[in-house]
Amino acid sequence: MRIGELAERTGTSRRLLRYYEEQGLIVSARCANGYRDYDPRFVDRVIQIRGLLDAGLPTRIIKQILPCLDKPRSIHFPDATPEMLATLERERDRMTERITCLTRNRDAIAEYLDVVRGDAPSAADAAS
Amino acid sequence: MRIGELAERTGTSRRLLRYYEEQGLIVSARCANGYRDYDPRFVDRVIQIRGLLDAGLPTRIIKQILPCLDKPRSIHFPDATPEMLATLERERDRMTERITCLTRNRDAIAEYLDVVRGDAPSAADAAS
DNA sequence: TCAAACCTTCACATTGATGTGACGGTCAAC
DNA sequence: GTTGACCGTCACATCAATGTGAAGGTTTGA
Repeated sequence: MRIGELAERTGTSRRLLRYYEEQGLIVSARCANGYRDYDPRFVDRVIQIRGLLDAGLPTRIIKQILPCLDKPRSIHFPDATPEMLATLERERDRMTERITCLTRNRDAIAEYLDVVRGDAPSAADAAS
Repeated sequence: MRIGELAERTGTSRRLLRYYEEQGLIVSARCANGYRDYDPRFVDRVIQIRGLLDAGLPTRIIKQILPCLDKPRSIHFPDATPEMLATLERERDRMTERITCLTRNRDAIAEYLDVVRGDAPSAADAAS
């Protein structure tokens, strides 16, 4: 698959796909004419990258954690340095904090919408 | 409370607090000498803002949703325009997507750490 | 053979969240 | 009354994620 098709199937621009490659998030084979050639599994990969970026993770971190999320594992146990493990733990905890914050605020938005729309406020509205 | 204390208590820089004010996320009273004067409840407010920013929301959106999260409500029912409600629904759904993405990847990181550390993989590891 | 639709690299522009520093006023302590 | 730690505004710098366009090669189809 060439870059145009991957862009279309992931809803990103060609420019960004090249950027992600430059940042080491994806790699591409090259056809004889120099065109990038992508394996179909990069569709999911790119969508995952977009999701993580949208959730506030920088490419630097995404690059570090991506190889650990693959199944089957591309990074095996002995390859993991202690620094790497520490980074992963830190990021795992940061992500948990993000999830907590997002969930709290999303629920507050949802509850506000419920109230404004005059629906029965959901269970979250015990107070007030 | 002046800007220095608020900065210290929220772990942000004075620069950013002024930026948040410029973006309409917080407001400040002014002392006779022109110094900003903050109500203590801005500590939580700023922490909330930081969390949302860190989770990938831009100040533009945060500004829109913040007034709806206050209890007691500062925005009452008739104040909410249909456009506003549509924005809130859109953001609620985007936040849900973010939460899903973050949760999936965080769990994958956690599971990787479990495996690498040789712990019994947690319940999430039914497959494989 | 020409045009349209791809692709390449390079490079400059923009936007949002920040850092940093200049220049000056205020205030408290010594 | 001077020094140091605050505060104010203004402005320029930076970084990451993007947009955009130039200049050119390739492929496909009329």
